[in-house]
Amino acid sequence: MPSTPIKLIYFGTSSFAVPALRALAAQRDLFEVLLVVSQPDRPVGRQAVITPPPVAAAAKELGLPLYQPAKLRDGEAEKRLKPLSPDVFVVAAYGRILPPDLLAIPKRGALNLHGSILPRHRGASPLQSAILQGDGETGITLMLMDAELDHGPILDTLRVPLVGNETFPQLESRLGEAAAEQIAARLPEYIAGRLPPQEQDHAGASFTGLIEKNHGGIVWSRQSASEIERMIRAYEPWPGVFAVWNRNGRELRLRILRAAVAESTALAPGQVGLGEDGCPTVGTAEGNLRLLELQIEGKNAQAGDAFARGYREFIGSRLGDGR
RNA sequence: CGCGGGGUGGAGCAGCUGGAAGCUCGCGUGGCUCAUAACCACGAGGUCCUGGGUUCGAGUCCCAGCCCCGCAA
Repeated sequence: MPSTPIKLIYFGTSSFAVPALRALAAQRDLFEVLLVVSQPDRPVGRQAVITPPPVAAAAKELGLPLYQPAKLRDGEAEKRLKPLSPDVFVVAAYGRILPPDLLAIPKRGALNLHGSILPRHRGASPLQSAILQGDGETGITLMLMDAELDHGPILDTLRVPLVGNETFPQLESRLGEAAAEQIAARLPEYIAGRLPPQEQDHAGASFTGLIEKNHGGIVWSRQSASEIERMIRAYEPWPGVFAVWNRNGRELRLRILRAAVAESTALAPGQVGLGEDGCPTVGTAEGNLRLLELQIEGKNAQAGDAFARGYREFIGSRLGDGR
């Protein structure tokens, strides 16, 4: 047990990184959060209200000093962080690559909480990637950062089983909590020298990039029903999964919020039929998809059977690909 | 003033070239049936978002406002 608290600077942005910050801030005898670094406030919602990211909001609530630099490489950040002489950085879903001059600041290095079992799913969207790939388990890797992305030696891996019905927000919440437990338990061990770093198996690495809007567009002739079903869970709430319905000459954006892979029933890709439960069923490249909850642009989300009753011409129509 | 769609019985929608409020489902009652979420008959249930205006007459046209949602950011 160290006589003085571990001095750290916390880097984080999304809600995945909130529980870990709270856990560290809660134990003042063990940890001293010198500063929280988060991305700048951004416009959010229809009215584009400038809103702080979740970690920044949490930092304010906890009364911690907060720093939201627009740039990391202009020297300003280094000037701000170096004088604090931290023992470590703790980085979790910060959303930006830390340049080497910053990584050199903490005496005991920069620790990253990554939302996958490394070396699998290195990169920007590990949670979504685990859902998309249908992984049977995922987890949190605590690692030492080096110059390459999610490439440094591993300190600890925490495994979390997946059932196959997780949505991104659910997984984010679960893994966020797991990361909080992990960092609170392991950081003191690491400082005490009881957590030997282990080189990653670089040959087994896989990568996952930033998610873009168009990833949520369904291509009926190329994607299978189970693939689409996983997309729906991975891309909630953004960018969502969508197709196009041509209704009386108007192209409407159709968002699919919940779906299930259907038993049989052969339908052409994009062709809409009616399932036994009253929900619409669509053909894909492989298997059919039952639409359990959907939303047309300009309307609220609604149950699949209600949708089929209301828009009677939907059944029998042919859906276009999402763009 | 970013662009656009929408607010109609419990749910989802139609009606929008102004003239007695409708469809699918749900709900209630009765019937059929060994039985049923199935089928048949009957029935209850609506300030057509709010406030003005035009008109002999407005859910339907005009003006203002409130709320919901898609896009964009």
